[in-house]
Amino acid sequence: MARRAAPVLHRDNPDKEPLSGHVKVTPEDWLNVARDLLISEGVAGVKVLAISERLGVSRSSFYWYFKSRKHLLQALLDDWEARNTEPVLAHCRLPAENITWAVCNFFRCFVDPDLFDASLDFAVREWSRHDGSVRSRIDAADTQRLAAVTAMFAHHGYETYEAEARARILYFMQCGYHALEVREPMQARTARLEGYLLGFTGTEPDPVAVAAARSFAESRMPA
Amino acid sequence: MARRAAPVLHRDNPDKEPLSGHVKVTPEDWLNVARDLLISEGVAGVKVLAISERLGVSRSSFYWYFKSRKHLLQALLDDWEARNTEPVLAHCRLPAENITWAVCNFFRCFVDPDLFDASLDFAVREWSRHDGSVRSRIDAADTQRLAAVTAMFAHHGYETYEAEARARILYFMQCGYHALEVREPMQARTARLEGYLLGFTGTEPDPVAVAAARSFAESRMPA
DNA sequence: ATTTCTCTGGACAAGACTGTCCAGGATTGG
DNA sequence: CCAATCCTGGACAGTCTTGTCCAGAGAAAT
Repeated sequence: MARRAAPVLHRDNPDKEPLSGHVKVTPEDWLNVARDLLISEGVAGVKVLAISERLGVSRSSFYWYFKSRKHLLQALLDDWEARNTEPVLAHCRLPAENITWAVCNFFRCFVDPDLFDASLDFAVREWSRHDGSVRSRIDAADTQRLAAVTAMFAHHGYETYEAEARARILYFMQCGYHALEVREPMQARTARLEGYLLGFTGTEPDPVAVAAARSFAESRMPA
Repeated sequence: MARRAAPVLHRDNPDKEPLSGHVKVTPEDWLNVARDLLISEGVAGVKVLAISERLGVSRSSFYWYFKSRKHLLQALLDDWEARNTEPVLAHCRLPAENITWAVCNFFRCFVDPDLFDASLDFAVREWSRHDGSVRSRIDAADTQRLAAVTAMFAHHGYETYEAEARARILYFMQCGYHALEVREPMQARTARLEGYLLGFTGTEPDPVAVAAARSFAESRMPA
């Protein structure tokens, strides 16, 4: 499935539309541009006018597809949930011969843009800080994800208490990583370290990453 | 020094103002309310009208203190830098008999609201995602902080490479922690684990936290 | 070909926000 | 007591945004 597809303007897509004077768009087009704007400018940037301009379409036709801006935001939220939380849960349940490889699976899931859109996740997280309904949904998502990671550790023999602690450290570390790593200057400067901890090439995890995961998975917790 | 002081309305502060018809405020009052709004509603919520209403003052008098809204935001940014980055750097340079205690110092700094305002930090971080100038300033702050943590590890005998990796893991983990932990429901559910990793009471670090820090500091990294 | 249904564009109203101008109250210094 | 200065409130203009209404263009169905 092609994810994060660029917003399609039908006038630029002769296969779909004969490029007549009348420009036509789909609800998905509105949603795609809205998602891009949410990511790049935050929820405040998701304006009907801005989307319509990027779509090359009149602002008022928006209201044929969505009842109001509020309904668009609701659709955006549903879209996020389907995109980001499901893959994480699935990856945590992936069979792994030991905890090291399980942690590697987790790392890979968070690094692969096809499995997890970190920019989108943080855009929603930011949005949730100022909207109670969004907040409860992202809280639910965090709870689900943490539970999955905890189950992953528990499945490999860790006691409940330690599995929870490790899950939190792991998940928080990834969130912190994404919270900062979005910026370019630091990305360039630390590409080496990325490879150290999170670098995967092809389908097989990098040996160094495996070693890092093992170091994390096998270190002793205090009694 | 009293930090994060509640915004003072002079009309509610008879010691300072005789509660006459004319209400007077200071530039600091505008700034304090602006900071609160930045934290609670994001930079989009920092509106002149909203601040004036909370101050019980006419909107137009704002322009006597600040040239424009833009100048207020600039002041807000300066204020953040002075509040949050300095204490972290200072705490990383604190003398510690070994790396475990150094890590404890770091933990404590990020947990103590008097030393580091996590909400403010994340509000600025969020703001930076949509404003280039803010972004460069927070990038600089992150670089400084990471350098300080790296130096902390290096000072206790870690090789440059490993010191950098550990600094990043530690700092990212804290950022991830704060990125999620702001929410109440999860806070309550995980108070136990908080104590496990980050719990400090009084001036002496909790023994469990020391043990956690030791576990982190002493775990082996892969070659 | 004609009718019907989809969808778009332009005009309009209403509200929120920023920034300016200026009269004048309150306070301070002489 | 008077004058200069500090600070505030109200009015006004301009911009940006959401949402409504309706005429009518195109496409599809009959």
